[in-house]
Amino acid sequence: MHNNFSTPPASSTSIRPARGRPREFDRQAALAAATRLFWIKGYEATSIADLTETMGIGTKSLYAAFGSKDELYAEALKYYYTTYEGLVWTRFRKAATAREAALAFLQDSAIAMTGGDLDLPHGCMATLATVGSEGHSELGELMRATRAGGFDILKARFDRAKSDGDLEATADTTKLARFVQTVQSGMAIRARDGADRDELHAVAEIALSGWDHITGNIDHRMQGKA
Amino acid sequence: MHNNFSTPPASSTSIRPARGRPREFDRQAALAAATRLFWIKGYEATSIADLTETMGIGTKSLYAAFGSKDELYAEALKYYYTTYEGLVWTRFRKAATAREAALAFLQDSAIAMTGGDLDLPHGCMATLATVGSEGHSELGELMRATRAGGFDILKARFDRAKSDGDLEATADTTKLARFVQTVQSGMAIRARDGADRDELHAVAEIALSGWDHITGNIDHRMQGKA
DNA sequence: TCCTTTATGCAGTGATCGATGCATAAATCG
DNA sequence: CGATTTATGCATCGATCACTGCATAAAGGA
Repeated sequence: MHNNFSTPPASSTSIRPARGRPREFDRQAALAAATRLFWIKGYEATSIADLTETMGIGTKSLYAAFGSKDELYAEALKYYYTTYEGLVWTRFRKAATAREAALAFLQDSAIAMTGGDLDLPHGCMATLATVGSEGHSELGELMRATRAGGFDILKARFDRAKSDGDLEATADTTKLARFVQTVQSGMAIRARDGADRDELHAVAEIALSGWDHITGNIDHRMQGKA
Repeated sequence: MHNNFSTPPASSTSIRPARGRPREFDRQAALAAATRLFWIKGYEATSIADLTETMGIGTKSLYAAFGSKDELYAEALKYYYTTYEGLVWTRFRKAATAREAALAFLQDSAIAMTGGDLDLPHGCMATLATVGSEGHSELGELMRATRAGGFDILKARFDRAKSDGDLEATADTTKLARFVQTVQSGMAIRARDGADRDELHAVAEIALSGWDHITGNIDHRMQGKA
C-alpha cells in the first residue's frame, strides 16, 4: 500500500527521499518480485505502479532494466518456467514407467499449484494467463507456446513408453497426453479458486486410477482384478 | 466490427448521425451482444467503447439500461448461464446412471466449448474469468459462485446414484464431482487454446473410461501399480 | 580530487479508462 | 397541434494507463 519512505530506517545518515543514486538494485530479486505479481494478478491487471512498488525500484530503473511491460512479462514468464519447472518435472523424468511419470507430474503439480514448500502463488502462471492476452498477440503466442511445451514433454514420454514396452503399441499417446494436460489445466483453475492440496491430489489419483483400462493394458495385465 | 449505421437501410428519411431519439433499442439483443463480448475478451479487457460499438447503442443508453460496467457484467453472466445452461446439463439430467450423466456432461461440454450448434465463443465464460477479477471482489465472488454451482449439481447427482444403487456406498462423491469439474475446467482452457471438438471428446472419453475402477476403489486407496 | 557514468525520484506525456452533463429530436399523450 | 417524456450523439470529466524527460547525487576511473 505505502512505499518504504513512510517509515525510514532512522539510523540512516540521510533520510533518502533524496534525488541521487541510492544503490544498485538486485535485478534478479526485482524480476522474482515482478514474476510473483504477474503470477497473482495476471498481465492486464498488473500496472507499472504495482510493479515498481513491489519491485522496490523506480519507473525509470524498470524501463532501463527491462525495456517495457511486455518485455518484463516475457522475462518473468521465462523466469517462472526455469525456476519452477523442476517442481513439476523432476520426478516425472525419473519415473520408470509412463504411468508413474504421469502420476508424478499430476501429483507434483498438485503440490506446486498449492504453494509448494515455499509460499508460491496458487495455480499455474502460464495456464491462468489464457484470458486477457487479447490485443497482445506476441505475448499470447508466448504463453501458448509455454503451455504447449507441457504437452510435448508428456507425449514424448508416452511415445518412449511404447518403445520400452510399458505402453501398448495401440495406445493413442496424443490423446493420452492431451488428457493429462487437460487435467493439469483444470487443477490450475481449481487451485486459483481455493482448492487445497488434498483435493488436487485426489483429482490426480482419480485421473490415473483407470490408467490400465485407458491405455489398453487392462486386457493383458488386469485380468484378475478385485 | 462495425455498427449498423455503416450501411443504413437506404429507405430511411434521414441518414441518422442525427442527434435525437432514433429508435428504442432491443435490451435483450444488446445484452446478448455484451455477453458474447465479455465471454470472448473477459471483463478487464472489454472497454465501454468496445461494448457500445458491439451493442450498437450509445454510452448514455448503456448506463441508463444497465447501471455500470460491473452490473452489466453480472447481468451478462446471468444471461450466459440461463441461456446456455441447457447445452451442458440437459442430457445430464435425463441420464439413467451417474456414469452416463457424467459422460453426457463432459461430452456436451466438449460440444458447447467448441461453439455448439451455433457460433458460440469457445470455452466457458465463467471458468475463463478466473483471473482478472482482482480488485472486483463482488464480481469475483459471483464468478466463483457460478463455477461452484457445477460442482453442487454433479455431487447431488452422484449422491442420488448411491441411493439408486448404481454407485458403491463407499464411493467418495465429493472427490468424484471435483474430478469431473476439474476435467471440465481443463477443457475450457484447452478450448480457448484452440482445441477442437474431437480432442475434447477424447478427453471426456478417457476421463471416464476407468469409471468402474474409479468408483469401486476410491476409498481404500489404489493398490495397483504394475 | 575532478570528471564521467549511471541509477534514481519526480513530474508530466498523450492515450484511454469508466462514467456523466447537455442539447437534440423522435415518440407519446392531451 | 402543443407539451412532455425519453433515448440519443457528442463532448468532456477526473483517474489511471504505459511510458519518458530532467535534475540530482552516488559510484568508479583518472
